[in-house]
Amino acid sequence: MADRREMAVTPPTAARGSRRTARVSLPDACVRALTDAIERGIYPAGSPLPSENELADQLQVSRATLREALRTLEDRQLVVRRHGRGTFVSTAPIVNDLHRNFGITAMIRAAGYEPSTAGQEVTTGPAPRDAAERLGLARGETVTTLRRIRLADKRPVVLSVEVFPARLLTADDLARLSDSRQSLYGYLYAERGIAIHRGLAELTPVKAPAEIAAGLEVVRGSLLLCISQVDYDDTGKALMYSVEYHLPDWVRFTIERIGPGSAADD
Amino acid sequence: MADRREMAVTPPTAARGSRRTARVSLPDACVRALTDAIERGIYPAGSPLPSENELADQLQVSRATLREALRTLEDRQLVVRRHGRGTFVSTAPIVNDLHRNFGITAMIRAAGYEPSTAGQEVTTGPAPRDAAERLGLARGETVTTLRRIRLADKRPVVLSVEVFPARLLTADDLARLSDSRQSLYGYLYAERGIAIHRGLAELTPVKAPAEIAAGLEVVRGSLLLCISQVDYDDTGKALMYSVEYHLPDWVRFTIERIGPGSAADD
DNA sequence: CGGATTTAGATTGTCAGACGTCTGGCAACT
DNA sequence: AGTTGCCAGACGTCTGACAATCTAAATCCG
Repeated sequence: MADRREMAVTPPTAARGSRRTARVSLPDACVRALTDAIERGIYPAGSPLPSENELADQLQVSRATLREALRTLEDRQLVVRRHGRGTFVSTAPIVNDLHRNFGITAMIRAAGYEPSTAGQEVTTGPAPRDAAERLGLARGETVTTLRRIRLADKRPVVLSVEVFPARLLTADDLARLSDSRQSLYGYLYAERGIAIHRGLAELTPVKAPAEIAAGLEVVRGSLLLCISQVDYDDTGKALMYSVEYHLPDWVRFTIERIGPGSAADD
Repeated sequence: MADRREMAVTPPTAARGSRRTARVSLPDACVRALTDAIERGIYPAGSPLPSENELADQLQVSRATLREALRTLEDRQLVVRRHGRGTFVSTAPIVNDLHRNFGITAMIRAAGYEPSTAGQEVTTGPAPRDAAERLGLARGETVTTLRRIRLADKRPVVLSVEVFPARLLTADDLARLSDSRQSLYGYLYAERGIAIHRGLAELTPVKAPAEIAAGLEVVRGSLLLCISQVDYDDTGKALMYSVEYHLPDWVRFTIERIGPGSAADD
């Protein structure tokens, strides 16, 4: 009898979080718990999840509630459900679906390269116009900026700039973070109780300006794909603004598209 | 007493489609029906949907099943659910989420321009290598190719090439289609019982080659965003392959990103 | 013994009904 | 007028049951 409730989701009434935990629905809590478990490798790719009855029992929710969560996981293609057989962790070659908001390191690793970082610079100062606007900050508010070059097998492939309101993350935090080998997401959640919920990314093709070309070791004017993104928490508050300049050929940028809008095209 | 069941979803057993309709789950059928109704404007943005009980009644499914569908719609941000009040059609400015697989025409219209088409060419012949590979066809199998230039307020913004297996869609079909003012998706569904379920798109920045530059009326070597996509039905069979060359500045290419992978970044 | 068939069990899909909680409006009371 | 209490309607969750599907063991038959 393996100790259950090891994974139990917050009971309906008891909000153990301090202030106002902006209570999240039970299915959403299950989605979090299961996503987490899958990504931690507790349920490896291709393996079956426990049956719905067992899972509902472990998470201490009803089967209907659990099924809502599973539906979301299925929509996100994290699991596959087979009638009469069970629910399985997806083995789909998660090529690189931009719809999933994973970090560059994970992206490099998923592509089969060894990730590393170079030329890291942390600066603190007043927010530049674009960042302030996208983060919803007053002009001149202090932000922490992290500029890095990401390498795949020692080859520069991405130049990234990440901007945080200083009140969320200071240069000190970043120093502590790079020591602790923790994920940025994990750090924000553990230390600040802040969870990134979604992001809105914008894609544009650009020609490399001189400074960026130098960092990526390509000639000026080379083709790059620029991904600028704002991340939000579950209340819709902007947490982080980032700009990434990607070499176009080191990985395939793919998107799973759902739909169609059936009344859509001409 | 407004006649209900006007919207009823396929009853569990009766598969009215001919061969094997590759039966789709009831929640998915509800998703389709509701998405359709919303996009047809039956439920305008901001308006409340009928209550879950009513909807379940109209669609002739249980409330649990309906709720699974609503959950998917909520995940896709088509509706917003408010405890104690109701479910409302999302008013969010659906900027242009690449995650949603709507056609170029809808995209242009959503951006506030008047869509039109120019330079349409339909050809029939053996599949070129890339198309055959992506559609899973034998080398040399016949395909129908549709090449168009899309205009927003009379300005060329996209050059698109769409390739279909001739057994699915012939040049005649396309001619009939452009007469009937019907959607391509709608035509496939109505005439062939085929529903496009999802697509996988790949994005690459490119410099315009001469021929494409001419079509889009830009200078050779201009920056373009190339979106090449394969669309699949719900069994995973490839139906259509398309390549679109977009001017980078006529609209913002955005993606809603979910997650994060909590154990993701470095 | 070997192969085909049947059967039992496990698991997901769907349903019907019930109760809790939240919201907003209206009436009664201060 | 302002507050309070009540109530109807809506979503959130739970329970138990049955149907459909798949696997694999058990059975039957040649």
